[in-house]
Amino acid sequence: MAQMAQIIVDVPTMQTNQPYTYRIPDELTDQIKPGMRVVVPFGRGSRKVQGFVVGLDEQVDFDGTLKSIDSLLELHPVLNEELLQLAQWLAKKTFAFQITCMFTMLPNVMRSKTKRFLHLIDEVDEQTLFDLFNGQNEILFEPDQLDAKTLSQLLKLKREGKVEVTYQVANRAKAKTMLGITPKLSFEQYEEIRATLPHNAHSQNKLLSYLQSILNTTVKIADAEQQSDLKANIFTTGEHKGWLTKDPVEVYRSPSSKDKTRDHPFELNHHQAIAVEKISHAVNNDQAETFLLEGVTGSGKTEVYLQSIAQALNKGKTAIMLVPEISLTPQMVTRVKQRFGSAVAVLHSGLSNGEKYDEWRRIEKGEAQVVVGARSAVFAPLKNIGLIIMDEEHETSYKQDETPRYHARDVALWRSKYHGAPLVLGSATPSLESRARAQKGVYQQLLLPDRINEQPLPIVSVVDMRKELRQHAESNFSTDLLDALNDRLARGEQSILMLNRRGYSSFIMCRDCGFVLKCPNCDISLTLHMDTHTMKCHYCGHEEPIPRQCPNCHSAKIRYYGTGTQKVQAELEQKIPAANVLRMDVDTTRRKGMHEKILKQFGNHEADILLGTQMIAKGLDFPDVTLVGVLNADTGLGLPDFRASEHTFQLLTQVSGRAGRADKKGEVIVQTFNPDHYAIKLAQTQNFEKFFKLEMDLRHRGGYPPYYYTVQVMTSHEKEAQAAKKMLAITNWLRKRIAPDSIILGPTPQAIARVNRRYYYQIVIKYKQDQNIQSALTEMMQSVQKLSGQGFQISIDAEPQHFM
DNA sequence: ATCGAGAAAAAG
DNA sequence: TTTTTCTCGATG
Repeated sequence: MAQMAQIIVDVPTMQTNQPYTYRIPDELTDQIKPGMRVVVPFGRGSRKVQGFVVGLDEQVDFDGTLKSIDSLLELHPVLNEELLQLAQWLAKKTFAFQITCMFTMLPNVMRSKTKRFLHLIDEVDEQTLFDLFNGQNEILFEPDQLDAKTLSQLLKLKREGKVEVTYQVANRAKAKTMLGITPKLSFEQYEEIRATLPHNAHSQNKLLSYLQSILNTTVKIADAEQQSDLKANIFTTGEHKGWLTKDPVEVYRSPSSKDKTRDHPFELNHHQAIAVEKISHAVNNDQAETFLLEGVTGSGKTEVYLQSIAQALNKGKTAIMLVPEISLTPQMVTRVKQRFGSAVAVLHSGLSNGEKYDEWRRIEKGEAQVVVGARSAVFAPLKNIGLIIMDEEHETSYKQDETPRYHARDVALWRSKYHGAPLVLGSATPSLESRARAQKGVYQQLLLPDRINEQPLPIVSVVDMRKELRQHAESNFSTDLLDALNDRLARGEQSILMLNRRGYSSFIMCRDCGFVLKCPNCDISLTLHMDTHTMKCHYCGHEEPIPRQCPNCHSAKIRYYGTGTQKVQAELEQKIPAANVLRMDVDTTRRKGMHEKILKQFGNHEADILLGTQMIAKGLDFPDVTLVGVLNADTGLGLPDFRASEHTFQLLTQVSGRAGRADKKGEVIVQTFNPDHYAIKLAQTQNFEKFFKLEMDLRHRGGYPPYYYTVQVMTSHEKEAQAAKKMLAITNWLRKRIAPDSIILGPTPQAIARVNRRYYYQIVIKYKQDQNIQSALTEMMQSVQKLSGQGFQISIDAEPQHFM
């Protein structure tokens, strides 16, 4: 019988990133299992913290006095054997703490914080009692909320032993309950009661019959009302008469759609059929094979996904389908739900914490076999996974940009191996990394070269904005684009306009002295917001009024440069007054559900033109859109990022696919100042193959991924010199430990050197084969631990998405 | 000696 | 992350 438990505690530091041994109290033996959340006393003050049981022991291999587990937070483990292993692997791989990884895999509500209370245990004078304790003998203790004087008084009382601190770990993971009714008696007993009823007691009679029909079950009152056609008050009568009991039943907050319509698998074309066949074969034979499904927009990838999932379900297995958050639209969700009905659980950022928890529980209990969701859905607690799908696998949102900095693709690969389940990576424009692996035969390539319905790809024309500018006054719209927009308006068709915001901002600059208004906290220019009439910093949220004159030379010629969606909208309304324009950007979609609402309005033809940022590029499917305009295709190209071309190519290809998906022919107009750039020219013809070859060649010559692995190490400090100095010291330290043919770039200040009053310096390590990297970096994280007290922050990002 | 602030160390 | 302990200068 296990007497001890190994526990990872919720103290995210390097030195506590290991299991601690605790004694299992007698009353909890048999109940404690690995993967459970528990409350344990930790540290000198034995404050209570949350922890995860990761193992059980019969004897102690620790020579010190053990503390005991305080209590359980659940009766069942929340992490199974697989997820516990995954957490460990993830922690190692991303240089994150195990506890951080564990919380990342679970719904937010399980991250409970410890509350502290101050308890009076001795007499104090009236004044103190009143001032500090508000006349009560227990108060919530939040040191950072209190001023220094009160705090020192309290600490003094504590030293004198007059107050003590107590702890409470609040469990926020609560299932929502509603009242239900349960019959208390047997069929015969109800029959006897019925005989004694007065003749006019119709409702009671009806209730008795109803109770007889639901013997030994519990039914929610709301449902019971419907089923029996009775009013709620009669159940209360029934309770008083002892016929039934009212008890709380757990319900799911998840808004399961009422739409019960189901669709059927579509007939597949030749290439789709081959893809489904190969994937199904791997599903049937438990092969952890990775497929790269390449197909232009509109080639029917989704149908391949759905039929492959159906195959996994047939085999009694489960499936995960990952999509970028942005394409997790109602259209998309409906499609999956119509195919698989209540077997589907959806996880996305639009759900409240409670709703996410409920969806998670449905998955965990095995009530849902198909999980659709964004990045974190890759951790869905499904058992017996038969297939994992990752749509738009090149999307950067699959990489988390805070710790643990994991890439969902890597996690998917890991789980695919664990379960012996195939992984399908789908995209029209795969990441170079994945495409290169397919080339090498590590992944199996599946091609969908044809658009379904054999529609031609839209005609893409590129407008040279340099020429435009020479001919007309400065404008966001070329003559071609304006003509095309007017044309659609006349025909009652719709248009989509995309403003590429990547690497772009509408900043304000003085035309006389060149002064640019910047954030006082961060080294980046402030962005103009016309709706609030302020200048805002997009990094720290700093806000200030729009200047009337240049703060530097007092000239009045301080003007806006660059373009925001609002400005474009204003120009559009002036140039085409008859058009109805819907704007979709971070500002108009901040409120929950606005994203969907705008799309729905556009789908209902409430507007002629949808104007937005990148978020409109993906996953939408409006049959009446026949024109897509890209206002500024090249702003991303100017970024100091070796992936700039790749991202531009992907974005343009994606957005072009939005035009003319139904029976109407589509047209795409791309405005650019770099009409000869290869990324733009090749996107014009959707020539991924050629782009791949060219870009791979460039990466090869530059020594970039996928030819090299990369790791970014960042250091920050409030003082610039400190950050630079420490980064240099770390660089020298690392250089001695890594392989001689590994390359360190830097140290350099980051592109935005100062954010939130901190300075950032970084290095990038490039390597091909290096046995020492992992251990060197782990050792580094351990030894720099003590620096955090001196105001340093150090982080590691393996395979970063953006650098330089 | 005593206090208090701040750094350092330890956490089963 | 939080708590206790250590250290050190200021204070009486």
